[in-house]
Amino acid sequence: MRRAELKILRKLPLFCDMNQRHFDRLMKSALLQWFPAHTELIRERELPDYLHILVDGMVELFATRGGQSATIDILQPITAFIIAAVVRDELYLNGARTLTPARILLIQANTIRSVFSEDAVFARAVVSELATRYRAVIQVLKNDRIGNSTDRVLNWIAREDIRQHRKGSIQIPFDKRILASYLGMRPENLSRAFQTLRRHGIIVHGKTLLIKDRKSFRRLVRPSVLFANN
Amino acid sequence: MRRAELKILRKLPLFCDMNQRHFDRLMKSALLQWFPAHTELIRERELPDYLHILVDGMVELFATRGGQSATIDILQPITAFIIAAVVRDELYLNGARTLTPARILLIQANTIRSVFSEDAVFARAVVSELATRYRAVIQVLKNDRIGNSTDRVLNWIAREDIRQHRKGSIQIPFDKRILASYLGMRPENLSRAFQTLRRHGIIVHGKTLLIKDRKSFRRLVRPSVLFANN
DNA sequence: CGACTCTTTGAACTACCTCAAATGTGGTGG
DNA sequence: CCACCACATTTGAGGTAGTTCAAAGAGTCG
Repeated sequence: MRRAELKILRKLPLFCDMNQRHFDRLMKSALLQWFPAHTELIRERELPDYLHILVDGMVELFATRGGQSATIDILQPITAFIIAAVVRDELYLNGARTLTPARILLIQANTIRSVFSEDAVFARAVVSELATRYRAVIQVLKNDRIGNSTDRVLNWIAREDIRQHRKGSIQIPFDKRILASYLGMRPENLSRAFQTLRRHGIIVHGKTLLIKDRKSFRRLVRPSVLFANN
Repeated sequence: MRRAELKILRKLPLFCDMNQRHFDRLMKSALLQWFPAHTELIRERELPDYLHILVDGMVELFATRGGQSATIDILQPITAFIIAAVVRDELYLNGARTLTPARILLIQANTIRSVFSEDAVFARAVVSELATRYRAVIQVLKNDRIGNSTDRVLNWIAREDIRQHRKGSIQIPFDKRILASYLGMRPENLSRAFQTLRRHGIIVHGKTLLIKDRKSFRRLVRPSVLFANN
């Protein structure tokens, strides 16, 4: 790994506060690698060899059963994934594939586990990361079970609006069919949800969303849960 | 807290391997308390004062929004809950209420965080617990998004069958309406799902389920994901 | 331009929900 | 122990959100 890359990695929340010697140990066992788009990184039901940390690009977590597939989460940098499986040394519950070309840091699983035992600061960072992942899934599950598909789209817009600094225009960072899958619906339905929202002042042009009237937008979103979106 | 209770608690996976002095510190700040059924233990959007560990009874995690409510998980002993919020010192994403009278160990949140930093063994146990919780939610989400309501019931039966040691008869450990909510459906629909399953050799008598033909049951469940059910 | 894939639109279908009523069940006090 | 009540479950009928299938329109990239 290059010196410049190491310097950047060292600044990640997962590593920034930890002991230098432990960091070096992690990195000695690590690979930083580009993968092309649509690469299967992880297959369900296998045992973890490496902790994966997404550094560039986008990755989809998905679950399959009997030919059907469902999106669990869509990850953007910087995010460690499959932490739970690595920590417990258990089978992956979901697969992972790149949506775009992606640069991923791979750290040997048993090195993680061993450094984890010795470095409390690192341990805390790992837990924090895992907790974040947990809370993200809870949010998704909550959205799935409460409210209809249009609500889910509206919620996603509201969260994405914050993430993109409330510019009033939002870029959908991937294909609409991916967004649909993430929101647990069909592309057709996402399209129809956007139609519905247009009547409430949200205009869709390709991958750009425009919030025409922020006041009525806020009123629309109010009933939705919007705290703790990280 | 009584000496006998402490002895039992000491044996829990979360505490069994940790340093005695740290254990004592945790317990000095802890309360072991019975709560009546249907007590609200935790309210969404509040900050955690205590880590909760369910020792006896059952607890429901739920989310609400605009009057609607959805079950996130149903906990049985021994399970620590709201770990993610405690670790990150962030708002609860879901509420928790007792389903039955329940005995709960409350440990001060900041004591948890401080012992966590000093005791690597405890840290690992916390992560392990959190990872388990994470994986449980992933399973639920997966079930929600893949397959219909009858599939979800079937899957639940299969998992519960294992948990109850494949005796061939299964006790539903709570009201059917709770099960329905846990599986993200209406009680009416659960009832109809049981009807459907009866045609496949699963007989329902009150809270008792009988698997009449294990061979055909296995065939039925096969297409479902059933690995890693913990 | 032309061959893709993605997105939108329409129409028919289906699973699930809602509402309402009947039936079953457990607990309580007489 | 029984009668009764409250509440859980089941059954039925009708409505609705979302799916599926098919085809047309838009982007995108060689």
